[in-house]
Amino acid sequence: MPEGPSIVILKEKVQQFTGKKVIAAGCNNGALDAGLLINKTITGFKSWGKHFLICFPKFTIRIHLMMFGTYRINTHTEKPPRLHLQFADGELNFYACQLQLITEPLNKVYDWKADIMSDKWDTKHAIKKMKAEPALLACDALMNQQIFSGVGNIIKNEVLFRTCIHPESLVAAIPPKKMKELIAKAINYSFEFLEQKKKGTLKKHWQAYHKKECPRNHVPFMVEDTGRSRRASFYCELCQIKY
DNA sequence: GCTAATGTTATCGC
DNA sequence: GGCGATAACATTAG
Repeated sequence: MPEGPSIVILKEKVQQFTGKKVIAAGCNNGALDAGLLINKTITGFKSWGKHFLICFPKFTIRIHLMMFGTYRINTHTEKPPRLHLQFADGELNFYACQLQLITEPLNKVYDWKADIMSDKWDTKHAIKKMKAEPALLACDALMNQQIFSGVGNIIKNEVLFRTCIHPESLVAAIPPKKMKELIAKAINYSFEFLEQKKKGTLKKHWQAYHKKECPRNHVPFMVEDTGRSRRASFYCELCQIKY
């Protein structure tokens, strides 16, 4: 159940399998042939936004956990996994996920500058992409995986509240300084999300997402499906300015 | 039992 | 064809 930071956590948790050889594999999905993985050694794990990448010498497996995907490390659930990797001293299982085989070099497939969790994140690049879409709304910009890869509905809501921006603001109308603040907060909150999620205190720190009232004004939050994707936005009419 | 939820993509209709 | 709206998929906690 992941936004970008949760995938970074997954990546950290599976480090023990870097350099390990797959001795058996199962794939409950036509997108991938499990036989391809046998006796192959994992060279590393990467992530791009919500994509989790298992790297082998000549190809990469892309896993997207979508809304409901889960995983188990060195254990499994009663249900058959969509992808099972068996190692000499452990196992890795993924459920309800989307699998894809990538044979092209990753640098060709992914623009690392768009990944909010990457040290290659490029603010100017993001601004440029947003300028290319004059009618873009703030809520849609944040949810756009080509611009803010890794941002999901929680990060969207928390960042818009923290920067006092109405979800349906026209991005083109947001002053440049405010725009930079929005982007900086998106990155900043994503790393807070990472730390809080690790400590199990993520929900406790929500200021807007699924909250009843605005902590600043104590008026009820508006709850509306916003933007092209019609995802729920929780916002305060008083303190979040509509540009 | 029903609903909603950290997501994405395909298809429908105007 | 382009656009937005809708459906589809999948899981589980509340």
